[in-house]
Amino acid sequence: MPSGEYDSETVESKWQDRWVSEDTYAYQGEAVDPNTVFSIDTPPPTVSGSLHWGHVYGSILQDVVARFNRMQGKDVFFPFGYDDNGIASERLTEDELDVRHQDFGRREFQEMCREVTAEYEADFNEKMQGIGVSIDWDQTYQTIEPRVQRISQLSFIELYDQGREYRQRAPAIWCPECETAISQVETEDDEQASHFHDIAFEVADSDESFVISTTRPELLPACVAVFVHPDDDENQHLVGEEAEVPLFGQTVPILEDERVDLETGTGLVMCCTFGDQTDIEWYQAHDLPLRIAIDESGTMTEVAGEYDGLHASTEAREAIVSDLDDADVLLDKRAITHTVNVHERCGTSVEFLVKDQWYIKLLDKTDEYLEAGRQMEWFPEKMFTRYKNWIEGLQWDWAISRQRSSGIPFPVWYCEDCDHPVMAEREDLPVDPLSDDPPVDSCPECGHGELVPEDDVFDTWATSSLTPLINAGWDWNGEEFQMEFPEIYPFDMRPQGHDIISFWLFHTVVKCYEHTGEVPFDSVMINGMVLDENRVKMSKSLGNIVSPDEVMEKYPVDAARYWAAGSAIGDDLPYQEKGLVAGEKLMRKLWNASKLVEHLADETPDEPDLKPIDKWLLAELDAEVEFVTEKLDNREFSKARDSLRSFFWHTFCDDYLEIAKQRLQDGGDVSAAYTLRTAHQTFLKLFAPFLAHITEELWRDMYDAETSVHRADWPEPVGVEADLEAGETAMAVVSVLRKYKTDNQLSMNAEVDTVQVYGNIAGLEEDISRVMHVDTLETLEEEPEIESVVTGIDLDYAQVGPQFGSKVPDIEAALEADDYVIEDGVLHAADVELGADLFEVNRERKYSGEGEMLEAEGALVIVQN
RNA sequence: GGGCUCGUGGUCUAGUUGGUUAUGACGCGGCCUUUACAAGGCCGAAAUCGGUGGUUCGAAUCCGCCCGAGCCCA
Repeated sequence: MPSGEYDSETVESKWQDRWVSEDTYAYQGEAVDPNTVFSIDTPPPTVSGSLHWGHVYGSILQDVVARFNRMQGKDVFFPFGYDDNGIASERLTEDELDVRHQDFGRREFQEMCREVTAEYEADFNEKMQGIGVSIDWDQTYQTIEPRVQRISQLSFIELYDQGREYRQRAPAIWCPECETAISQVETEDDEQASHFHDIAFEVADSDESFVISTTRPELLPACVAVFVHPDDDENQHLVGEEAEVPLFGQTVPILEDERVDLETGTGLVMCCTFGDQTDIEWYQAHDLPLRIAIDESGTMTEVAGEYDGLHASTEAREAIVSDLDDADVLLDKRAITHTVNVHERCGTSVEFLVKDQWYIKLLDKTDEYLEAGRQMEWFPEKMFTRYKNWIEGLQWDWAISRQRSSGIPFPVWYCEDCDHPVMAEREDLPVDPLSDDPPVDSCPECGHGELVPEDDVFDTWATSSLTPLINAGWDWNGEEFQMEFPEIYPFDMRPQGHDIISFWLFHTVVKCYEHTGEVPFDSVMINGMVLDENRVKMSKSLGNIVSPDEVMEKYPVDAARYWAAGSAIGDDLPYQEKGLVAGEKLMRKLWNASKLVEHLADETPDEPDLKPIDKWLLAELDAEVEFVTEKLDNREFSKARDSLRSFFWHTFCDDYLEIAKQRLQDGGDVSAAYTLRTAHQTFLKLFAPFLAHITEELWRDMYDAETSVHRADWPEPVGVEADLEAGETAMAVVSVLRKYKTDNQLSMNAEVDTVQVYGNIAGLEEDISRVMHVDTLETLEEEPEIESVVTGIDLDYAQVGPQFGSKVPDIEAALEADDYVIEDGVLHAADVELGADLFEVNRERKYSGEGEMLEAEGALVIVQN
């Protein structure tokens, strides 16, 4: 039996170990009926460091849903994966081993990545088990593992065969430091010091000249046009002319475009291929030629003439500026600060390069993808707006090529002669074209004998958008695609942080939808960010990071789980130590109450004829069961948690248990014993999804040593009929008697001579008198003699408002001035009549008899002491 | 700059199909050794619902503007 104080440290790790070793949360996989399965597609965390509060928070919310559904009899599929083929893992490896990926071959560097990530993953596994998440540890994957590589490459080939992918030479955002293309989401803005250079340009075949301000004079050789804003009257006459680029001599057209920023520089701007995003737009919109002056490593090309081979942003810039000055065309140079696009990982300014890239088509089917989003149930509903806005604002297809050392290779070769792509055979996957042979000896298109391997790898998202298929065991069997666990797809729930709805969730919906023709998720659960105590996002630079490890050393895991469950779905949640303290207090209360229950009744008797007070408690509990179930169904964690806590603490412990205690101590009351244990058992189940460890300890100790509470049946209302009004009134009478004792500085077990009650407390008289130590308790048939003074009239505005509209202020004024009469239950005021159901008379009651009169909700109580 | 979300006692929070006494917790003050729990119980004080203007008989709730915070995108 539970005794002493609850020892969370020992108990929690004991159950965590047993849950894993006994496969408590294993997916049974026997049910083929999707309706009895509850499957969760957990987004695999990036392996880039240690566990943070975002992981803890998100995982616990998922776990509450998993446990709730498991107890409702569902076969829960709760897998776990690691996204360890991305650039974040490469960076981690470089930092950890103090190496540069450029210094190793692809295979070699990948091996290093696996060693480093394996260590982090082992540590992470332990941490996840340490927060008691009911993951099935037999259902795990890494996005770098061969099985996943195969799925990823199958997906690529399948989409290509469907005509959903194409290869195009297009500008890509390029990091010259990392020497890879990166996606836009991997860039961030940075304020940097720079210089504006005012450079004189000659108009061709004319004496005229104009000035252009630029921060990047090294791009002069890449200049392909000069732009003027249509509203720029001063320079309008230049449009249609040609300009001569100083030093490099190429002639470029002067064009008009409204994307020119009139605020900055001289209003004239040069377009280079490519200096920034606008250059790309101009290049495409005006069909301009390409002049590539900077290569992959940020070095000038032969287009730059004598500057060929110089480092662009340093050596070449310096040399060009100096030569411009010598040529007397550098009119001014002044320091400024401006915002530049840098790679978020290394802080290097990005370049734009033209590369062959693979794309997945999105723009032609945005309506379908929007409809797919609509078909999912969103928790909370409002988050669908983000998905919708994202799709409606899409302007580009999805670039999936990355030029990186590690990652999953494109399973494709190209004809050296005609560039025709040759896909790998599906049965050969996974392949690495750099080391594996192509499936054909010569180009099927032109017969040329040399095939060149693709050396790009997939963008991480191209793989992490396949997690539903990875989990379901999607594969090609030689004839068709099939799934190992078809019953789990589509998944019942996809959890996702609100910051990455637009790419992770969206990309996953797109790819799975294209592969299966089905929306991959029935529902989406969005979680917020964990903020610090002051509601500011935790970040290294602010130094406000609280590590979960430190906190877990100090507090029980269940306390952290209690805190995490205190959130409204989708909202950000501030880390609050108070929240954990509150959880600890609840655990202590639960523990102590359990000790008392066990002490008062050490086994559950058969159901006897129940006494009114017991019926009342069980009926109230029925309502609570219904409420908590409904809230958890709607992912309203905080409401479920708070309501349950409050009902357990106040109604059960403070009200009912105090009464039951007396009855059982005075003599074996079977009705009380039965009710106490039945209710207690129900509480353990209801608390189990939140306080996973302490409920398990109590459950095994008190009710079932063999089977986990997490495998028990979720409670259902038992349908007890009770006089709820009498119960509520009785509790109000107890409460008013407590107040009487408090006001009179009496202890709670002080004796009271006589109490008279006017109100419905049918069948509960003895319970009241016993718990409040009342010697004689009488119920009054008639209202005690009181003088009542009318103190005012309360209007029922919900009815009076609509009926009387602008007359309401007049009525109120009349009531205020005592200018009204009530005749036959009808109120006459301000020339209108209000029926009895529209108002209530407020009275102050004065009791002049013996004793003191107290007013309780639903009863009048007279105390003689 | 654009979109979305949020702003309620000292702190965190419930409450948004408009209805007049705004929920609970933490903290605070007072009282009570009731043998499960004093890390408990009972009682109490504490909020012009971010600001402002409007719609309405009536606004925390609906609308406009402003301020502040967060996320995403330029």
